[in-house]
Amino acid sequence: MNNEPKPKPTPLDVINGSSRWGLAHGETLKTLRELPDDSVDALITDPPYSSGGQYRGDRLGSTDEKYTQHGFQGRRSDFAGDTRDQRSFTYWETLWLSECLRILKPGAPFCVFTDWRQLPATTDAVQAGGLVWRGIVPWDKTEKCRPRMGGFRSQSEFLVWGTKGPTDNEAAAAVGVLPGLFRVPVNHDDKHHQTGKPTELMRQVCAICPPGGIILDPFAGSGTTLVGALLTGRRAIGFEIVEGYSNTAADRCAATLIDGDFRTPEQRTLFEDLAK
Amino acid sequence: MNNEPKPKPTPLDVINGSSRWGLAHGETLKTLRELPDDSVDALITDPPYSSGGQYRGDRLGSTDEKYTQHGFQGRRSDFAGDTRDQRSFTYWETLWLSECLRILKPGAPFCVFTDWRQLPATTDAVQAGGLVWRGIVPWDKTEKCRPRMGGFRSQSEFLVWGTKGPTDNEAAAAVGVLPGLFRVPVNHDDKHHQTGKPTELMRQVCAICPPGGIILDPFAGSGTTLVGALLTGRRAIGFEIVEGYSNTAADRCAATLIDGDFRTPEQRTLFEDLAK
DNA sequence: TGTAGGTATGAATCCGACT
DNA sequence: AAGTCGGATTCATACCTAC
Repeated sequence: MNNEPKPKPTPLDVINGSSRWGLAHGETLKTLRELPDDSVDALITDPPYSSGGQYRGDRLGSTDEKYTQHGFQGRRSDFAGDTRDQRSFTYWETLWLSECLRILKPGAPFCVFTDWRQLPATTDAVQAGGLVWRGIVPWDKTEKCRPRMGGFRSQSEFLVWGTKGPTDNEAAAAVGVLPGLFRVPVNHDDKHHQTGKPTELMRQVCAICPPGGIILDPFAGSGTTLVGALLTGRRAIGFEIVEGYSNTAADRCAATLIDGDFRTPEQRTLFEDLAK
Repeated sequence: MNNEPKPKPTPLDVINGSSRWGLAHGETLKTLRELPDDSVDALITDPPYSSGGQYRGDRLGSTDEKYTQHGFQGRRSDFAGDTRDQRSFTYWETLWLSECLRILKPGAPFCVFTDWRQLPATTDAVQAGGLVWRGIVPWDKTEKCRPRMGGFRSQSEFLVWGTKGPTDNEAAAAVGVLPGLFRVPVNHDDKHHQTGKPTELMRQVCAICPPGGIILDPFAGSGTTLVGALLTGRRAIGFEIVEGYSNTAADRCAATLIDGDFRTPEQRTLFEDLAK
């Protein structure tokens, strides 16, 4: 995948029906303002957690040093927006969530990823932003994660979910009943971003959006949410501030529409077995 | 099991070494004050969540009607302390947690169960009480729970855990690395209390206490934490305000020391299979 | 093609040393 | 002296290399 800028479909192309996916490169709060009211069917996103680092100086460091174990060979690009302290993290989440509230259709669902440390801040921000909080879904990363002597492993991240106001019964019937826990291992080859989620996970989360609907991800990163949306027959709008990632996301979206399914035959078999 | 009062070992019997388990019947905040400083090795408890009712009237109703699915035949005793609103819930949790802080040995671990709705209040209370919050461990109840149209199942409860100050290295080495997620189905036969946890779950959680140590449960209910402690070679202190449950707990503790293992052969096989 | 053994890795954390 | 810095550490898993 190259990092040269090239023309890509925009978010408005998705809304007016001329493209199944669209990306914009820019600061989230600013780009969100350009979307019309009541225009998307679901919000699914994985914002920077601002979790690592005990001290201010740690947060200001490179995200690569912050989250990567000493001795890791392959460096990944740094990502932006991971330098907030706890108070401003909550404030900032409230800001973009209340903007998303405006953009979501009434009754539309939202899903926001967080880690254990920022979970209470995230549920506060969701409610302060005017959304209705309806649950927490753990993502079990399985046992491939750092151990901790004398304590429990940090083996899960969390999905905070809910809706814009009362649920839409018609949409709910189309969506059906979804699992209350995701068990998906992290796959190294599938990580296009330092904190990238597995494609299989996002594919499963995208089921919260009614089929054919538009999913919004204001922190698109390498575009895994958008890929998951396209793989499950939804449309997707993404924003990403780092141009390199925005280009990666565009390449992956384009490739998904050609290949139809990114997974190797082995992965496909594995996840079909797990689903039983 | 009968509900007649009879002499049972007390919490102080455990601390002075004359019994492996002890129970006191009384209001938690009051009974906690009778325990000496720095005297127990772990706190493991499942307080009333005060989560069920959205409105004040719901909270004032019988707990049996609130938590029992329509049509369930066997009524259980109502339990106490489940009528708080959100603010006073946090305040009350802070009160008993700060009393537990005094009683725990330095570096000792704590585990407090909560549901998704009270999770942020619980992490606030833990930290307000002076404890160090170190993580969230999901308990996956597996699929035996109410489905929800158009949304994710509510399939997990959560364990908020941490320590009293910095960890004790010696204790941590004795404990080793513990799993970051519990996957234990709810077993109806194993429920001696309306919100009772599976014995197998509590057995696994008790591993956070160094072998031979004393585990405190200020909301003992039917005594599953105490049974788990005894089954894994720990000692246990419990408080319970409802006398009927306190007697059930005493009977179960006594039976555990005789039988050694409460589980049916089928349950034993099931969990040995799951452990593979 | 299969098996066995070695190594890299992970949305960290801890602790002592230094400024 | 509180704030910073840097090195060591934990183990299940996936992947690679060697036989």
